[in-house]
Amino acid sequence: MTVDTRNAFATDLLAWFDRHGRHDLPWQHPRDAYRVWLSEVMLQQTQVTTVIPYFLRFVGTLPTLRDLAAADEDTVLALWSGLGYYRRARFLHRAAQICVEQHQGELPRDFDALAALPGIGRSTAGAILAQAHGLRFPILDGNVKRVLTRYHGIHGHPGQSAVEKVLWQHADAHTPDERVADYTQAIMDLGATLCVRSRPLCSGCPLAAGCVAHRDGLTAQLPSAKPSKAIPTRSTVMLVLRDANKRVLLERRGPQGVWSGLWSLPEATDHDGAWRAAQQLARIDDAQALAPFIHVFSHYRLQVEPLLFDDATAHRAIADNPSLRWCDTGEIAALGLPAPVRSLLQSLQGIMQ
DNA sequence: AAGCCGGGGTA
DNA sequence: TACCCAGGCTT
Repeated sequence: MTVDTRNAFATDLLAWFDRHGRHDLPWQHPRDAYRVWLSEVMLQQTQVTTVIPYFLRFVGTLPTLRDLAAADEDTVLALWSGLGYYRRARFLHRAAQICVEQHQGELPRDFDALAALPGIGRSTAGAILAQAHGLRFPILDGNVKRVLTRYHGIHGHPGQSAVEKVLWQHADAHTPDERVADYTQAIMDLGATLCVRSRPLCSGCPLAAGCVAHRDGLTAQLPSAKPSKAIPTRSTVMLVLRDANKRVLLERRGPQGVWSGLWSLPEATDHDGAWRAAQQLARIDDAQALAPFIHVFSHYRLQVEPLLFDDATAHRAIADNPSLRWCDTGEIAALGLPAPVRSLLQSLQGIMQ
């Protein structure tokens, strides 16, 4: 008996992949371990179309693992700026340095050693070994979870540990011995192009004949939605201190909390605090309230009230503080800033020149 | 097990 | 508006 007849799931999927899969993604040509790793990390909770320009810019600046390991963190964060989940960039950077120090400058091919690196969990380690080296390891990302919950008719939110455990078992059972790299790409492509979240295109699906959700008309119910809960709204005042040369005072955020390590604006909890903070930082005489906006995170809303202090005169004391710096437009462009802060500063520049 | 961590796309 | 997305780490 051949492998093919025992595993119709993989056989049918691979036949579909040869004709309809994605074969021209940037990290597929060339497909080395460094590029696969970088793409997998960028793609964590982030869609392909978003990642592609970041990936191209990143490998254009840092083409090899050793280049990444030798880069300074500000460069890495600037390349990541706007992509979100910035801890991924720091883990990537640290993992590259570990590879140089402990693995001869290459990603380890051993699963446990690979998964021990920061930012590489079970699924990402499996994806790297399967795609870069053709080794038989399952993956379980959002695409695979969607395909498998439908194919096997599995109810319950996939983020729930009991459901996830079952999904890993199915993922492993379906993974073939041959063509593992193509299979891994194939099941993700199926999830990304046919077995999509809403209105899946079952008529073109190579797995429809064995799919429980398709048979029972449950494709709209699976995968089960996450139980919803109300999210809180927090508020902050962002200080835009601008000197006579139109340079803006940026502050590097601390190691904890959102946007950690990124360059952002000084903040205060309210307007009184903002005045006190501004007077600590510079000589200022008046403030102008800018248009407030709300930035939405997955776990809370952040209401931002920007306050503009123009013609500020820097206190000499802050020149010695490495986490504070006055930046012109060019310097801002080269730093890692949270997307809404970058957007705020750009709109300010556009309106007030 | 649940919370935390971004930003963009979509219905 | 609410949810989801090529998840992993921390508590």
